[in-house]
Amino acid sequence: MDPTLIVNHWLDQLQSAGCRVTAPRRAIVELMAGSPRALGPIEVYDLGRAEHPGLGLVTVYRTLEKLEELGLVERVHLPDGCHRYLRTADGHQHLLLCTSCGLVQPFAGDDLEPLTGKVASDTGFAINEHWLQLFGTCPNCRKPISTLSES
Amino acid sequence: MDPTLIVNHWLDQLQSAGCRVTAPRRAIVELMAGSPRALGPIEVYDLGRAEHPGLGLVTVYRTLEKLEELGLVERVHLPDGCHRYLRTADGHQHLLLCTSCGLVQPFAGDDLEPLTGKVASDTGFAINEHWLQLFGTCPNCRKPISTLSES
DNA sequence: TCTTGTATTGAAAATGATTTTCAATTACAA
DNA sequence: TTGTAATTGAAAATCATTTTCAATACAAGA
Repeated sequence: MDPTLIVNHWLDQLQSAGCRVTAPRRAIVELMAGSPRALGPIEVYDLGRAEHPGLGLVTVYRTLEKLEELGLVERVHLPDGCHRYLRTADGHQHLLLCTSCGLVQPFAGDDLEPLTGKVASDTGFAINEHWLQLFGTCPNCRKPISTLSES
Repeated sequence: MDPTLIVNHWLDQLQSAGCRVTAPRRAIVELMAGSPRALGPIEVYDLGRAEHPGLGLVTVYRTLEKLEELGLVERVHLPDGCHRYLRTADGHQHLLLCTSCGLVQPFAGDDLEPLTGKVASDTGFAINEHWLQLFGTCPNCRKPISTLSES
């Protein structure tokens, strides 16, 4: 899909949810919708100010939270305990994440339903969430001297 | 294995690693080795002071870190972003975690090697870690009015 | 057993991430 | 165009975690 169309779709979603479309939100939406990387709040803040200099970090947090509620981005957990935000992939996908730059490769992994179903009945737990995530270093970051590129 | 033996084993491990066996450490080791639940630092702090009243939160953090280095406990991530610590299960196990009380049911899930191998060669990533975790509510916490029991 | 050096401790302060508060601003419906 | 409620950014508050540091206590050696 055309990047501009995606951005407009996200902004429409915001508006449908009763939110106003503002310059800070537009800047954040453009960033998040356009990045194949999972970005941390500070990263969004820094990149976002290129587009909208007055952008505040608080607004970044608030907007990311709203986008997550709408299912447009998801919050991903990293091994070091930090969080990043990622545009949601189509369909349910599992994630392979570069711990260096945050680049994400969604992959269609095993269907976990049979497994969760079995474990649920074995243990009596009500299972409501699962994580299948792989972590590693992407080809670009594996190069000794590499230049990160945003695409 | 007898609980006391496990505790002694952990203390031996600490000593072998050049650490001194102290009262605060003993209290924390007894807690962690004996709990089937994943405990947060504050929880360890509160429970630990029952045994060793002078225990400080800083010591809790430091001891948990050391136990993790020795592979005796592992740090688990929860959906809400908090962390808990859990005695390490025998063999490589995946975790089913109660988000209410932290009770953990390790389960022998699929062997992920074939999957990670395929994804690695498909993407060019060097994969070095994976998470397969299920979250839910344990039988005890599903009861409307339940009393948490530590066993 | 006593001594001594060093690892360990807990309190306080520092840090880093995230949230709350609040007065000023701004989108947008009427 | 205007009124109003949503939104903003700064500052302060909060929460988890780490660092600093002087006092203490383990355990190796005399």
